[in-house]
Amino acid sequence: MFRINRMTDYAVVLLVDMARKRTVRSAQQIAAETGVPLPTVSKIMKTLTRDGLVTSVRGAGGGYALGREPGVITVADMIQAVEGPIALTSCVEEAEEECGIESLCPMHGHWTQVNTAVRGALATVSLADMAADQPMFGVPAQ
Amino acid sequence: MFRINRMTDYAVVLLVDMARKRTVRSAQQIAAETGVPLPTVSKIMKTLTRDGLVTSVRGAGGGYALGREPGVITVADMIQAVEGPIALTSCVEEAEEECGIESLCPMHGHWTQVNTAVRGALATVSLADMAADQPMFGVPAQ
DNA sequence: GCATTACGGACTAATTCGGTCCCTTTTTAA
DNA sequence: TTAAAAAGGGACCGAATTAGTCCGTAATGC
Ligand code: SF4
Ligand code: SF4
Repeated sequence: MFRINRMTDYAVVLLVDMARKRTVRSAQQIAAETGVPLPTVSKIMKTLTRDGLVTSVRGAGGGYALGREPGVITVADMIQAVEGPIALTSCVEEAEEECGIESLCPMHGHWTQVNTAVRGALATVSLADMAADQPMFGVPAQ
Repeated sequence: MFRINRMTDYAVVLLVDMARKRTVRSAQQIAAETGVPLPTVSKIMKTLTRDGLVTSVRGAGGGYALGREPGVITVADMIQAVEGPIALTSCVEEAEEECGIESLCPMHGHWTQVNTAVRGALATVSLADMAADQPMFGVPAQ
């Protein structure tokens, strides 16, 4: 079951919500409207802020708003903000870990090709697409 | 760190190894040549056999061999064999789980688009590509 | 009959993930 | 000036998943 983790999914939900109501709103409001529990919203917003995907306003009356136009934020950006670099295995350049059998491994480097393809696919869909009212039937995904 | 899990990675390693030496070999031999621990090889082979990606021969002198031509096995196939259906979130059709906030969620259905794009990307690379001696520089991944 | 090898599943230790909580800092408004 | 509202940062814990091992059973060849 190849899947993104739940925090990332929620992050996208929150971003879509912000993309629709383009105004500064508190974490509490956003939590109430999306159904995501408040502490979780809070945690996710912190990480999204670090990457500049959302901007924050502190103090009473503050909150969060989208940091860039929805059209220029891709799904790849969102995933990377929450999960870190997209590195399918530990032998693609972006990964920081080391692989135990790397020396014997018969396909040193080939994963990079797959990794690039996947990242490319994730970059074809923007936040604006995700926030559209209707799923886009008939639009070729690749 | 968006990544496939280790078992899947190993599965691909084993398949690449089999794609190169096209003969029936025991799990023990394969383990020795790839560096993957024997019990793990054994476990992975079981699941790959279930999906027909490899064929098995029981009894003394038996072992495993590739079930189909390397050119027609895609990375998507390999991942699905080990991890089950590719379902980035629990609201794409292939997923069997249910999502708690599905009713409130503002992007019901949009993930399917992303999911399709990713699966498409994973299907562009075949086992033959992974088993090639040199990484394919200069070949556009998408 | 015996050695070899796959098959199926149970089991456990380790790791990661999801989620909560608390305290600090900033800002607004009474 | 004070109090309330909100984000920021990080520690923390229970739950779930994963990685890896092990065992007994079934099939096959010598
Ligand atoms: S070196 Fe081989 S086994 Fe290690 S991460 Fe890369 S592909 Fe996987
Ligand atoms: S319904 Fe919404 S929150 Fe649930 S899995 Fe789908 S996108 Fe994620």
